[in-house]
Amino acid sequence: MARTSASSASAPPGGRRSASMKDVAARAGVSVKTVSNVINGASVGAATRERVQHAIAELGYRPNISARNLRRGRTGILALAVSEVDVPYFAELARLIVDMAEEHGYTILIDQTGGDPKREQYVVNGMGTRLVDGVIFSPVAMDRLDIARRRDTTPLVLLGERVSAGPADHVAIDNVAAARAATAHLASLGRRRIAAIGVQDHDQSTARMRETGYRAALEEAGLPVDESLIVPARQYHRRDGAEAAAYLTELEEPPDAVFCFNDTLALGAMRTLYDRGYRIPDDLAVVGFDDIDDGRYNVPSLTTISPDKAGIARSALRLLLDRIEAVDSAPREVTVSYELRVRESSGSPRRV
Amino acid sequence: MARTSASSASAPPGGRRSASMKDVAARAGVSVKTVSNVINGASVGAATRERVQHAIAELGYRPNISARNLRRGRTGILALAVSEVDVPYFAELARLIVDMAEEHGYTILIDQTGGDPKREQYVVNGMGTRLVDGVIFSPVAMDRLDIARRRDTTPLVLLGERVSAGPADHVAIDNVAAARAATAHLASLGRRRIAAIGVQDHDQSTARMRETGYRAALEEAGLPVDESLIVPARQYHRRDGAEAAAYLTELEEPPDAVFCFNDTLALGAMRTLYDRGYRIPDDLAVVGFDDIDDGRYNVPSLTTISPDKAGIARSALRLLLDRIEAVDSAPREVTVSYELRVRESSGSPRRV
DNA sequence: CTGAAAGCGCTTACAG
DNA sequence: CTGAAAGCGCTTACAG
Repeated sequence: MARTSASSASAPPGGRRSASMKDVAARAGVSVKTVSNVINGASVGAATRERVQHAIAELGYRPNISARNLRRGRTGILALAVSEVDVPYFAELARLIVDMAEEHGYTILIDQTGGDPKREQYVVNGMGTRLVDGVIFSPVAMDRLDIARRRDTTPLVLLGERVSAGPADHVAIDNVAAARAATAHLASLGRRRIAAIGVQDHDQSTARMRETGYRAALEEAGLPVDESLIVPARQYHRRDGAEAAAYLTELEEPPDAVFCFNDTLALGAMRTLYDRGYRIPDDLAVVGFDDIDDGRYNVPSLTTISPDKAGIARSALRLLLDRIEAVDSAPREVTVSYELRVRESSGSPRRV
Repeated sequence: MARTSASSASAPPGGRRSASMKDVAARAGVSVKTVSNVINGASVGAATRERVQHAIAELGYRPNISARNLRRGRTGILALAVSEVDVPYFAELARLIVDMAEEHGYTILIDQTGGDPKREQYVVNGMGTRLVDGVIFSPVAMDRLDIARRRDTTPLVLLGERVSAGPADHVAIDNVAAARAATAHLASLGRRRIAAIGVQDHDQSTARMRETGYRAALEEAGLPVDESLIVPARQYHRRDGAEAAAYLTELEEPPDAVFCFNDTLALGAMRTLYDRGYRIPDDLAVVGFDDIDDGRYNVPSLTTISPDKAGIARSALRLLLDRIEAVDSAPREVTVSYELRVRESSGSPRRV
C-alpha cells in the first residue's frame, strides 16, 4: 500500500509509469545487479545478458538518469555560460562544444547571462543547484578578482580572457598579440589614422587586451595615438558597430582604417560606411576579429583575426574534464593559436 | 562503517563532500522535513526559518538536484534539438527559448542532430535516458510518418513544419502562404523569371511547403514554371546558396529574381551574384526567409519573410509545458504570424 | 506547524 | 559470475 501510493506520487504526470530496473530484473529472472551490469557493460554471461536485453526491449526500459546521477554523484551535464547564444562567435563555439562534449558522454546546457553581473555571479557560484558537473564560462562583467572570490568548487573553465596567474583554468588566444597583428597589418598598408571600435571599461577584459595590442602596434609603427579615434562599444553587436562608425565619419578628420574588436562590430560599421559613401578598402580599410561565417561571404569580405575555435572548444573541454576528475591541481592556462586572414576589406593597399 | 564507505564512494571526486539536508537539519536542530519546507517555500515559523537559513548559509548548503529530480519524477530540463545551433535562425530561436524557459524555471539543453536521421530518431524516442522533461525539435530528415511511429511518450513539440493532423504538437508559420507572398512580391516588381533556391526531397518538409507556395504564386501571376530555375540545396548554409547562384548565372537565360528558402542561402547567393557582376536588385532581385540579423545590415539589405520568432518560442514552450502537465490531450497546432519585410535587395523595381 | 520514516531508481561493497 | 542489501539526498503521506 505504501509502495503503491509513493509510486504513484512520484510517477510522471499523466499516469505514465515507466519500467524500473527492478521490473526488468523480475522479468528476466535475475537480480537488479545483473541488469545494472548488462547496462553498464560489465561482464555478464552471454545467455543471461541475452535474457536481460530481451526484457529491456519488451518493457521499453530506459535507465532513470536522476537515480543514476544521485548514486554516482555526477550528472553528465556541463554548462556553457555566455552572454547570448545568438552572437555568431558564441553560436559557432557552442556548436563545437556541444559536438565535442557529446563524444565524451556529456550534454551541454546553455546559460545566458546577458552580461548581467548578478547572473555572472550566479554562474560562477555553481548555478544554484548541483545541476552541472562543470561550467565553461565566458565572462563579460566579472573580472579576475570577482572570480577569485568565488566560494563554490564546481569545476570552472574561463573563456576569452588572458590573465596570467588566473583564479581558474582558462583558455584564450593571445589577444594582445592578435590585436597588434591586426593593427600592424593596417599600418603596413600605409594607413595613418587607424581607429579602434570596441573599447570597454572592465579591467582584465578581452576588450582591454585588444586595446593594449592596438596601442602597441600604433607605437611600433610610429603613429600617434589619437584618443578621438578610440571608440567604445557597450555590446558587440552590429548595431553598436554601426553607431560607432557613424561617430567616426562625423569627425573633422575621419580615419582611413578601423580595427573592430569583433566581426559583428565590423559588419555593422561597414554598413554605415557604405551608407555614407565610403569605399572599402579604398577610403577606409576594415579589420575584424573572430572570423565568423558572415564575414567570409560579406561584400566586401572581411579581413579578420581567426582564432582556432576548434582548439578553444577542445582545450576548454579538456581542462574541464581533467578538473572534474582531479580537483587539486593549480589553475592552468591554455593559449590557442590564431591567424590573420586578409580579405577584401583591407585587400587593396592604398597610398603604399 | 557502512555509512562511511558508501558516503565516500558517492562523494564528488576529489573528496569534496557538500552538506546535505540532513546536515542542515542537525545544525539547525530541526527535522529534514522542516529544512525542505524552508527551501520550498512552505509555511514555517519565522524563528525556525531563520535558524534553518542560518544553517544553510553556514554550511554553504545547496540542494542536490538529482535527488530532488528522482523524487519528483522530473528534471526541470528541456531539450532543444536542431540540426546545428550556429545556423543563425536557430541561434536566434535558441536565445529566445533559453530566456523564456528560464522564466518558467526550466533549463535548456542543446542537442545537435546534424540532420542525421539516426540522431533524429534518437531525439524523437526520448534521447536515451530520461534526462529531459520534454523536447522541442526541429526535424530535418524525419517526416510525419516517422514521428507518428514513435513509441516514446516524452512530451514533444515540433518546430517548422506545417502538417495538419500531425503526430505531435507543433508550431509553425504558414510556410505556403509566406512563400507565396515572397514570390508574389517579386512578381509584382515585374520580374518574369523568378528562381527558387532551397528545394528538398523530404515530404512534409518546410522546404516542400515553401516550394508549393512558390509554384502557386507563379501560377497566380500567370508566369510559367521553369523547372531549370528551381534549385535544390542540401543544406541551408551560405555556401549552398553561393553554389546554387553560380548554377543560375550559368543558365542560358538566367533569372531576374530569386526567392531563397532562407536568409543564409540568400546571403551566399548574393555574394556569388556580386562576384559575377550582377547588380542587386537592378539585374536580379533577391528575397530570403527568416529575417536574421545579418540580412538587415548586409549591403544590400535583404528583403525577407520575418516570422514572429518570439511567438514561435513562446508557443513552443507553452505547448510543451501544457503537455508536461497533461498528457492526454490531442495534438495541437499553433500557427504563428509572419511579415514580408521589403528591403534593398528587392527595393527598387525594374521594368515596372 | 513539525517529526519520523518510507521510498524514488539506481550503483556497489560485500558475500557467496 | 551473481545476489541481497545499503545508501545516495531528496519529498511527502501520515501522525502528532
